[in-house]
Amino acid sequence: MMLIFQVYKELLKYYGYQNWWPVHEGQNRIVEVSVGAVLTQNTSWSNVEKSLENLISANCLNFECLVDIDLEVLKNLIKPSGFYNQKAKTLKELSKLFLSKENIEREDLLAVKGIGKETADSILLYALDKPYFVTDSYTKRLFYRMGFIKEKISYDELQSFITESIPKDIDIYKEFHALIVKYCKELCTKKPKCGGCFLSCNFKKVV
DNA sequence: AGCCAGGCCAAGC
DNA sequence: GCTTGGCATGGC
Repeated sequence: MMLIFQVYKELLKYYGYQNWWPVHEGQNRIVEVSVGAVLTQNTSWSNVEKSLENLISANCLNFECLVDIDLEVLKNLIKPSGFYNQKAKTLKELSKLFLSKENIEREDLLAVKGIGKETADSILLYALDKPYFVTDSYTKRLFYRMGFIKEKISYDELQSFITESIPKDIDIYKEFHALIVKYCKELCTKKPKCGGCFLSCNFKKVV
């Protein structure tokens, strides 16, 4: 289904490269991306930013500190991004994994409590530069509305549907997902703003 | 003032 | 196997 790749091209043309996971000055990209991926679960990025700033101020945006730091203190630092009781534990376990294993695989990440498929794939793609396409609720909403998929498609089905339709290229994977998020936040919102849509291929709009 | 945000897990059919 | 409720803050 080349139409999928056409969507990517049009999004890219309209928005340009997103260069996701803005890394704060002087921070380790792998740590920041991995922590950000956990913190942003069902949470807006603006809230995640506050937590990241807190961690940086506390000199704790690194796996060593995250393992050692008192759990309650960590909860307090990441409080702005919500679900802090579970996310604090997840961050500790994830950090332990990174410190104990050289080559992190998808199954390692999925074994961490609090890390599901989407978070695992985000870390694999954006932190570890491995070709795993990230699908989220936005991705599903967009392609469902365009009539490409059924509403109740599973994560695995949606992921393979997309990867079978686009080149296996890490940079395309990174940009496409980021562009989908951008587009869905701006236009393909819960109540879609189809009037402002620029995609030529959205032949099946939902108003 | 409610709804929503870059999910995940455990419990219950 | 699929559905549901709980988790929590901040922005609009």
